[in-house]
Amino acid sequence: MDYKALAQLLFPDVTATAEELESRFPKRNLPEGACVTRIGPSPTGFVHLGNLYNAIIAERIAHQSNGVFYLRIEDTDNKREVDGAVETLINAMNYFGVQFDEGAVADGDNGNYGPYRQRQRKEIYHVFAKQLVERELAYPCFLTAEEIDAIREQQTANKENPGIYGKYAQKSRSLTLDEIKDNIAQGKEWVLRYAGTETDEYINVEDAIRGKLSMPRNNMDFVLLKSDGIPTYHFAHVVDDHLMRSTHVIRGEEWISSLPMHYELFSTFGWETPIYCHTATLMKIEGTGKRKLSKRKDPELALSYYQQEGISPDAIWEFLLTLLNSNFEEWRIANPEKSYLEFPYTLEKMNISGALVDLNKLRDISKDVIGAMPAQKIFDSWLDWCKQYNEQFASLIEQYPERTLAALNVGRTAKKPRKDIETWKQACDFMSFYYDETFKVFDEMPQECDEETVKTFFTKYLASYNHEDDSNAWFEKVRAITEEMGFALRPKDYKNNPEQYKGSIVHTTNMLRIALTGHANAPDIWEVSHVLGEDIVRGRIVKYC
RNA sequence: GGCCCGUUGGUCAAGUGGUCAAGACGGCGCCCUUUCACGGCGCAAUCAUGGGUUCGACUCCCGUACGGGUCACCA
Repeated sequence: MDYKALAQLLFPDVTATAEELESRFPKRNLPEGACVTRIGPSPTGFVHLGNLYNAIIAERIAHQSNGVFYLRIEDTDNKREVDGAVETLINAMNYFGVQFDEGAVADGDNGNYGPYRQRQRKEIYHVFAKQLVERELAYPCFLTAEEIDAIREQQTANKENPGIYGKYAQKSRSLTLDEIKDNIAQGKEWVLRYAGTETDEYINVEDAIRGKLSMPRNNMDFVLLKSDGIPTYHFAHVVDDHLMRSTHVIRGEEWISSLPMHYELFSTFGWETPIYCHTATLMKIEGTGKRKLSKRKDPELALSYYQQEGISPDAIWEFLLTLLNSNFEEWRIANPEKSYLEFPYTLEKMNISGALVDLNKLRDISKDVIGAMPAQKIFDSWLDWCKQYNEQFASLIEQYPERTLAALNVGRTAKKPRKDIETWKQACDFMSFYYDETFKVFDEMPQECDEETVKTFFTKYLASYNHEDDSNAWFEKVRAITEEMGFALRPKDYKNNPEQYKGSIVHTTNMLRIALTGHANAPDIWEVSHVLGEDIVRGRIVKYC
């Protein structure tokens, strides 16, 4: 067989050579130790937590080493592609604060190693495919889906490994040049297969996260090019990461089993393999066990979920970082003021078993993150979120900016600031009492206070109320009314001698809280009153008189 | 089924032959307190399992169980 002729027959349009491509995409000129990483998502329209998880690792590795982090769109499967998915993806990454140095952008490419969409790299893959054919390491295969199914059935029956390899590849591999010409002339579809070798060798690959991985060497005649001429993931990954000069490949552990194919390709091309970093799959608890997060059952898998809930990107980063690097939490405690970007991230500290996504923990982290933000930042971020997800609050915030800002600072000026806000969505509930438009009374007046007591209390309160009073003066008045009405000034006194009192100061102050905020559990009454302003305070109290 | 990866409290986990087996979230209790939060203190709770190796094993080796991944012209 004349393989040069075969290569020419299969790839008549290829004129470029591998050498030309090598010089068109030269080794990057980067400082010693700089890492080049990427994420390679498929544009399916669904961006999930795992995408972000891997993106954060790749971003950290690159930027901590003054390297390059880029975005490559792996769109080789046109069946799965969804319109606008690339933009969705870029927006999501942007929202969560992942910055790319180069790669695909909404309307094209940014960088010298493109194109960054695999479908647009067809000619590049063909150069290497042609070379493989010339070297007798790839061949066209005309097997139909039915024939392949039949082979698989036979293999299953014989308890053999499924796939096209060894004797099962013989039929396609022994086609003559004329037969191939005929088939093509007849319009038969073909795929390009790698010519694997039968072997019982093992390969050893050093994974930066997992250490040594040992696997049987590839013996499969796996598909390089699909019948539309577009490469499979395996071929595209090897060509792209070589030509784009990636130093580290960060991807999910589901790829470990195809590592032998990738290793095989890197070896036959004589290219240096990148450092593989296979990350653990995110899990979820269900019943008594763990299971993989599922797109169908778990809304929290979608990144859009966190956007809709209004969980700040900072909180997501902190949360993911705690999952990613076991020493992050300790570092955070030791360095409460620093940005998480200053945390020295290392692959060695990564956990190799699947982490459970614990929404409780996320909420806790979120509370801390928001608690540490200056009020103005909370104001801005919350407003941004509301503009997209809660119009009513967006307009309230814009209508009462000063009150809102003051409200966000309630109880936060002390050394031990309150942490009332977990998410922007929840902030709308929590903050609703600050606006008459959304104010609602949720809690009942305390049992200890009948209608008459409530009325008397508020009447006295209003009569003595002076908005100019400072916190101490104000509280003295409350105490005076409390005592006057037969309520204990110290909760313990009432607890110990319930028959001597109508209740305690807990109950009188709770009446105030309920009248002013709608809840028995609320921030400091005096502070709240001064955020609301005298008119609103009097207005809410007078209703009970 | 073959191949591969994994398994420390409810969860995230530190730990690399000698530790009373860190810490965080959650739970519970106490303290602080005009409520709630915040904060402080404390408690309960873990090395999947069976064999080795060793003076000594969470740590090293082998088996078992369990969980996960993969076996496409999907990534």
